[in-house]
Amino acid sequence: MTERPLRPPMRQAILDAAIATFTRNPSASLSDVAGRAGVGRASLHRYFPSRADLLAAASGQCMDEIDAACDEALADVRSARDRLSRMLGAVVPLGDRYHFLACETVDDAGVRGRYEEGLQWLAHLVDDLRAEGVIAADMPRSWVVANIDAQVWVAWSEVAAGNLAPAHAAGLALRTLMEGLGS
Amino acid sequence: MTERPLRPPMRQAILDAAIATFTRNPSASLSDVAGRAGVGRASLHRYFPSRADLLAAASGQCMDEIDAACDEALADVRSARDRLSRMLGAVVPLGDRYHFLACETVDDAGVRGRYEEGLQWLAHLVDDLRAEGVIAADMPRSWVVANIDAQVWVAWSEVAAGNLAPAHAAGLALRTLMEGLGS
DNA sequence: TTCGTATAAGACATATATGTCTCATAAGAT
DNA sequence: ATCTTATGAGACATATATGTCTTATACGAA
Repeated sequence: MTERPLRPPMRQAILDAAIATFTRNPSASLSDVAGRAGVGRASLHRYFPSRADLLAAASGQCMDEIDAACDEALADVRSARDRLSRMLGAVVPLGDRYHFLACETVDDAGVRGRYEEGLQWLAHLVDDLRAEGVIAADMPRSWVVANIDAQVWVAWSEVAAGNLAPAHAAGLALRTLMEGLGS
Repeated sequence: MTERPLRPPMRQAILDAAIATFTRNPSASLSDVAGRAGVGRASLHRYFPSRADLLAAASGQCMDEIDAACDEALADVRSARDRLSRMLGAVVPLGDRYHFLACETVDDAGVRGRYEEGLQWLAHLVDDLRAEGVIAADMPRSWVVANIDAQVWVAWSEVAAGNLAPAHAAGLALRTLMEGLGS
């Protein structure tokens, strides 16, 4: 039988099911989530009293995973170009998490704050890319930010559709961005 | 008072309100739609018996508008590059319509059919672009299609956010695509 | 074994969305 | 003026989602 060191935390199973379910259908019911998690609806409410609680926790979970992946990928990377490359390689396989954050409109203060943080990090990266001269000076910053965002989405879509391997998709996204936004 | 040649068709007002409402919130209620249209909820049901009917009609409306804009923009255009340029110029200002079609999952046979038609048209355009040598041969066709789709979305987002004028955004999208997917 | 806890299943109440219906009114046509 | 029609407002029934509660059961610990 499969290896399960201690009891597999049900809370985690519910969160995973919520992310998978709401990514496909943002208006799915809690019954759908509980069913996918193999859990009773009442048990779900024991861990997450309301739908809003579940959404906020799932958002936090996605941010945790993305942050962890980026932190590891970005350790001691100097150039902005490499940072973009590493970031794409880390985030594209987590595209469903990324998509979830974009779809769900969570009105939790903590979630909002961390989302803004991420946008600021991206804006900073764009400034560094421009300083390095790898993107054209006449490209508006918001245009570049939106394009990076879109490439993550496109790359993950292609991976999810089975058209490309994650590493290949991340590479194509980097290339498309560097050429498309370059001098 | 404002000029109204005949009676302004209420059906059209409801459709416009539905597109605007559901684009912002796909799970909005019919009361929201009726309210935005300045119409009683019962009147809405008189024109569109069920929610599904309204969704299907709104999708058809969006497709009609996009088709009309493209047909006019693409009249006697020869090169694939110019067709892409004209298409972007025509579709970007209709980005909310485009977005609506992407968001709403309508299970109407006619709508499905026309959607597939559009995808085939796009695939054909990509093949022509490749034949003209304006996009790299090693870019998967699905990658190029997804990128064109994404650029429409990015350009319209920037327009909707007030960051760019429609023509400017369409130009940036074309440039980003041609450079990003080029040799 | 016995006890305590976590869970599943389901009943229950409530809220909201949906679709149908009636009725009074306003606008337009005759 | 009278009639017709479209509309708005609201009542009504139904369906679904949500959140709370109770109860029986299964699992683990003592």
